[in-house]
Amino acid sequence: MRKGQYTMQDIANELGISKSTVSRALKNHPDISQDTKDAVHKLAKEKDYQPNSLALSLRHNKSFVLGIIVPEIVHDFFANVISGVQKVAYNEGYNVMICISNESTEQEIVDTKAMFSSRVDGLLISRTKESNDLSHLKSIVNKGVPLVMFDRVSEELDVSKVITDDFQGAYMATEHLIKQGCKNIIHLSGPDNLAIGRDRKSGYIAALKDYKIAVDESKIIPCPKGDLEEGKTTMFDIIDSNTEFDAVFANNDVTAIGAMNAAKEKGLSIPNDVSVIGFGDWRLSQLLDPPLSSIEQSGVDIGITAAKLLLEQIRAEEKDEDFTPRTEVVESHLIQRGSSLQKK
Amino acid sequence: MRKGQYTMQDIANELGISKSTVSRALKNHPDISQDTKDAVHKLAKEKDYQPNSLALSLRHNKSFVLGIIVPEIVHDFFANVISGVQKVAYNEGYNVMICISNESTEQEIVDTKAMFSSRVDGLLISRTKESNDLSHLKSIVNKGVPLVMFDRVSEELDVSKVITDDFQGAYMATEHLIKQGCKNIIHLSGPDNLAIGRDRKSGYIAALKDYKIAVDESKIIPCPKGDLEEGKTTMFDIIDSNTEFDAVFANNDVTAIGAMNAAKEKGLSIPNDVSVIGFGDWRLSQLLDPPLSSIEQSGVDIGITAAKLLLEQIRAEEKDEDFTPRTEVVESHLIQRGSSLQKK
DNA sequence: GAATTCCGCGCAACCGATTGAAGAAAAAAC
DNA sequence: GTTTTTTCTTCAATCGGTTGCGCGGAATTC
Repeated sequence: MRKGQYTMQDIANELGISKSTVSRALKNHPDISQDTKDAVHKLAKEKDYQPNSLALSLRHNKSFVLGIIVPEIVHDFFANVISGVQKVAYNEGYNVMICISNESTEQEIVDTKAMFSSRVDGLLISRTKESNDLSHLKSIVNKGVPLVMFDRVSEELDVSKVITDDFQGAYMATEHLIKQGCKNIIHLSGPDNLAIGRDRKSGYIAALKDYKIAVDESKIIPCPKGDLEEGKTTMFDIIDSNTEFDAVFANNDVTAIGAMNAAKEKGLSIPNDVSVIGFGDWRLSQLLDPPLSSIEQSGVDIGITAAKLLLEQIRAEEKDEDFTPRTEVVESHLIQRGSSLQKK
Repeated sequence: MRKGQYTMQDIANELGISKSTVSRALKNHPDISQDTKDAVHKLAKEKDYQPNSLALSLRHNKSFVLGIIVPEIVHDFFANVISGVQKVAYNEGYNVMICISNESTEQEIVDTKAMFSSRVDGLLISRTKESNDLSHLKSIVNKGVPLVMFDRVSEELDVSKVITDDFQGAYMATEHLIKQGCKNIIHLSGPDNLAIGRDRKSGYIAALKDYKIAVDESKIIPCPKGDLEEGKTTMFDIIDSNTEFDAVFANNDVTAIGAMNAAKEKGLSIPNDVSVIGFGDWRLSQLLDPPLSSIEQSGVDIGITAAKLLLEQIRAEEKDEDFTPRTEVVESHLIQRGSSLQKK
């Protein structure tokens, strides 16, 4: 590439015409004679001419690239979102540039700047758990880049958002446990600086209230990291502290699995001694023993919805139309499996 | 972005100087007076000036973007590879553009062209299982784009490659089963058009031969798709056909899990009636019941190695140095777990 | 035969940066 | 006071395309 880039100018030279004529010929502009068009198309095919989209992007101030920043990629949910986004992007002629913030705000800032520098036409982001700093996002919005947040969103920013119905999902999970006969439901809650953490907690609390079960703050235990290890150690602590409980509703599946593993190691039977339900329905959850109940949030759907929303805004702004950001809620579903069923 | 892009020209206008001076001032060129530099830097920071990398790329014929094409993304292995690539790319100031071929050759061709059009500085690819068509890859190599293939490689192409030691891994897996007392080991093999499929099969055969066990071609059953469903139905077929067997070595973990599920449904106990081992060590495998033995191939390491190899080539060619493609082999490791241990 | 229309194509500016070379102004040397 | 040197800045070309405008010649019209 460095040296041997075949350009329109090269075609023009070979045919003894100007590059403007080549440009028009390639796009079948009516001004150009059929003979010239044929010659240009023939040579272009022969030399396998590929236009330089950098030049196009620069000229048109439009890159046909959507940026997406996710906290992790080795993660079913985010991987699914990405594949949903890709699907929509492909169909609309866009490419996707992905950055992984690794749950680091610092990295997220670098990524955001890089995305802006390469002039993505729009940006999709799910924030890190780490922080509340929004200045980099405000800045990119101010520069006029359409932004859509998904899953981990922030109320402070007036942009489009795509979320799972976390409250409803958590409510369903809790209600399900109650209906299975559980009375003492522990909630391993997520990070408080993210709406998804707060909403799930609220759903849990609402369900308890609706079923006239007292809400015991000491049964809401924060697991902000949300990894296997944290789920496990937290569960050990709970068991060792002799807290009374017969069920666990975890903020995500991995935490739930950690808790399940800990309970099993302590000789508790699932679901007889303790029912467990997670959130997110990871692909692996159905393969566990017992298979883990969960709230399904379709990453693919979220990705598709977010990408469509973003494209809608991009197009509106290209036509100088007004666009009012909106929030779309993707439904979540209760998936009942062995880890929470048939409580005696 | 469409309208309000703040450029060097804007800085120049505001300060009443030329844009060349601005350019030099921003990179602390010694020709520029300290006063001018200060003024430019101050204004640039004030307006949050971000250079347009499209313009830079066009000028320098260098985009600082690495392309990567993977067949799937909702897949621990590929997700890990991507995160390994990202890690290296970040440190070296490159961005990563990802395409997902969805196991379709057609899509792979489109992706390759798109990557070339956006003038990636180099391309990483793991091919689809589907086909043997290499023309699009040959074409991009001819155009001078450094290419590194990983995992699913092709011998026909003289480019750098990064692979797992598939033969050795399969040998270890088979040997392990033999040492656990298995005599009738079925191999659910991968696609024959990919080296990884053939090498794993060869490793299996070699181990059998070394341990003086007759190789029975009817015990090598192709599972080219390599998904859960295929593993399951294939296993049902095997059981129903009354083939004699006491172990299964599958080409990948998902196939192994499918086989395990089928065996369990048919009332077989694992590992007592049938030992199972997979390949790839997916994150979920250790969470199964029983946990699945597997051959670990570190996606992250493969990604890191591949990205480094690619950057090495990119840099060599930038300096007009010769670069001879080479193949690097990332070691694989036997992970012994419950699905294959303690055979009586 | 002169005026008009139309067709096919080229010129040159533009997108936002970089960069070699030339130029202008100030400082130093004679 | 003139020449030389130094210091700082601008000019203009370049990367690879796109696009408004204009130009020359042939065809058409009167």
